[in-house]
Amino acid sequence: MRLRRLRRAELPVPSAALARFLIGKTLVRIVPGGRMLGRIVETEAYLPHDAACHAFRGITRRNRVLFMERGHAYVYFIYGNHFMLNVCGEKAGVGGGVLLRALEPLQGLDLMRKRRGRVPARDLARGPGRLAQALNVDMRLEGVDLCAAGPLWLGTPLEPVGRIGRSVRIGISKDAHRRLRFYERDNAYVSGSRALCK
DNA sequence: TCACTGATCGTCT
DNA sequence: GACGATCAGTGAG
Repeated sequence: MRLRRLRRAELPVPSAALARFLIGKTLVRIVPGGRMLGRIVETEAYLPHDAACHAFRGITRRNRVLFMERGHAYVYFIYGNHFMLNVCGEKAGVGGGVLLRALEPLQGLDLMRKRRGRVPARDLARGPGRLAQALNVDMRLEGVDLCAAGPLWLGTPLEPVGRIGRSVRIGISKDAHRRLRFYERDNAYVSGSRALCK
């Protein structure tokens, strides 16, 4: 399977559909030292009118990028040490997106370890904070178009996609019952406890 | 394989 | 001034 960038028109609306669509797709990060590439194996959707979504209370300085046209990168900083990488998932002005929670590293593992240290491949990008650290994602990448040539973009699958599972989202307190987390079943690079992988 | 804890800081109330 | 879409470390079972 040959790698090419995803076109914006290919991205389904709304964000819940996009979250499922992105499982098995690739994420490519270009840095001066080379290229990092991984399969997206776990995502979560954050919808408009969803109390857990940063867009819920309207536009603020922090979340304004989340209101961009789908396919742009929304990055935020949390818990004092972690960056989270999201893909905007709605029409411009609406506000909603997809959190990228885990990656199966395929290329550039040595570059990821420069950031993550000497950890097993399984732990390089298992979890949203680790994913961002491995790919050297921070606020500088906010607003980047993931459907255009640049430092970070979304690509077509390089391998077939397995069965997709679904569960409640991890680590949130508001609207916690919604089953908006998607993941590739039986994939060792997915985060979360066993109970969430049924 | 859980459960719990501290670290750490930008953003919004 | 409180809180959060997390992680690494520790300790118990």
